[in-house]
Amino acid sequence: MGRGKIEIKRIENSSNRQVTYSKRKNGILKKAKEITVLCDAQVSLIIFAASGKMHEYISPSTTLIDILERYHKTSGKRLWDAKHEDLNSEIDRLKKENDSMQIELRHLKGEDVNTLNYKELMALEDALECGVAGIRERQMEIHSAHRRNGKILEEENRELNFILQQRLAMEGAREMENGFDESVREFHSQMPFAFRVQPMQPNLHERM
Amino acid sequence: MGRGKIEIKRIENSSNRQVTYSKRKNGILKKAKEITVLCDAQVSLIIFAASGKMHEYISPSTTLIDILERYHKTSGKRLWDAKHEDLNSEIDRLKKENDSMQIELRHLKGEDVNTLNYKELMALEDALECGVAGIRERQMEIHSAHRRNGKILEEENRELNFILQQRLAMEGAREMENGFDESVREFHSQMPFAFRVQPMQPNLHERM
DNA sequence: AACTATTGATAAAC
DNA sequence: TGTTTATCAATAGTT
Repeated sequence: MGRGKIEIKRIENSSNRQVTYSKRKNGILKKAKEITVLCDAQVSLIIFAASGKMHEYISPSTTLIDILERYHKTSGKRLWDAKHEDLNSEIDRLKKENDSMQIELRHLKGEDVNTLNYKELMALEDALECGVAGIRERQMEIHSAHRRNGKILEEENRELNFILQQRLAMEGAREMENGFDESVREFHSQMPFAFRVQPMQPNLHERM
Repeated sequence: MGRGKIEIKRIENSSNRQVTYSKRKNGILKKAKEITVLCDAQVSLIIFAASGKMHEYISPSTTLIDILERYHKTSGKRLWDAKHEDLNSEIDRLKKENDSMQIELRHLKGEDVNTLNYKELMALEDALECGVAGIRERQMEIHSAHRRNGKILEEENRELNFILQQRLAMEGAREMENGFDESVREFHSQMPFAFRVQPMQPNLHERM
């Protein structure tokens, strides 16, 4: 049905293929609409071009879901049931994993231990002691970091106070010379002797 | 395209309608096959006649499920109803639960603790010590149960030995009177003084 | 995208 | 339902 008959095999010329696709796609969609109206049929037609573009026609008296349900009933072939089963088995797997972790957690917290035998209790005790050891180690780290941090702050304070005292002395001398306002010195003398400063290592107090 | 042109509206004559359905259905199926081959398209075509009879064509390079998945992705319209989404969200929920338990377990075992702050470490330590306490308590129980069990066995042994001695004495006396075979006494005297017996409480050693 | 020669689909009849 | 055939519709190749 055209200027010449064609073999029904893949059209190698890409642009011809695209054009033919477009024409025939419209043709099929039209046919689908026509059979729907002429014959009370219910049609679901979904076409994907090689490009990925999609076209569809669903008879207006129904829905795709409805058609798929009827398809399922009529053909017996399962469609989304397969997917559902996959999802369900995934859920089962996760639930089992969850349960065993739940039990392990309870055991580690000393709950429900009366269902365990002696050997299991020993292993559990070892695990807990290992855990406590890890925690203690980390606490030690934090402690020493704190101490280190405190020491650094003390040193900084000492240094800053030393500088401050020098400044005050210098300013006092200058004021004596020039008869300046005393407010500056007053302000300084009101400050606490060892005021806190921000640490120089901002990352040291990050997560403590 | 026939002996006369027809209007595209429902064919009222039932048998004409049926005949036209049959012919046009074949026509559409043929067109679907052709566009599949000619243009590398992927087609899903499902037709229900008014009678309920179904006909389908799915491009051989794919499956209906695959097409429906692509349909879902492309159009955004969901087909496999709420159940599917429910299952997916259930999976997400379980995965999250799993992850947090995984982390908690690792923490309780003293792993990855350097991501915790001091307060969290303290709480963890408390939990672990509570766990150890629970375990120790249970171990004590088992120990004392063992001891108790041992004591009961000892008592039983004592009692049984006492009875045995009485029996032996009685039998010895009877043999003296009647001049019986001595084998019975020999057999008894060969037995160890404190032979072990099964405990009277079968449930006591069940899970130890 | 529009044109048109030609093939293909099909309505009516059997 | 299958075949035939006259006719219309779809479309391949061209512009």
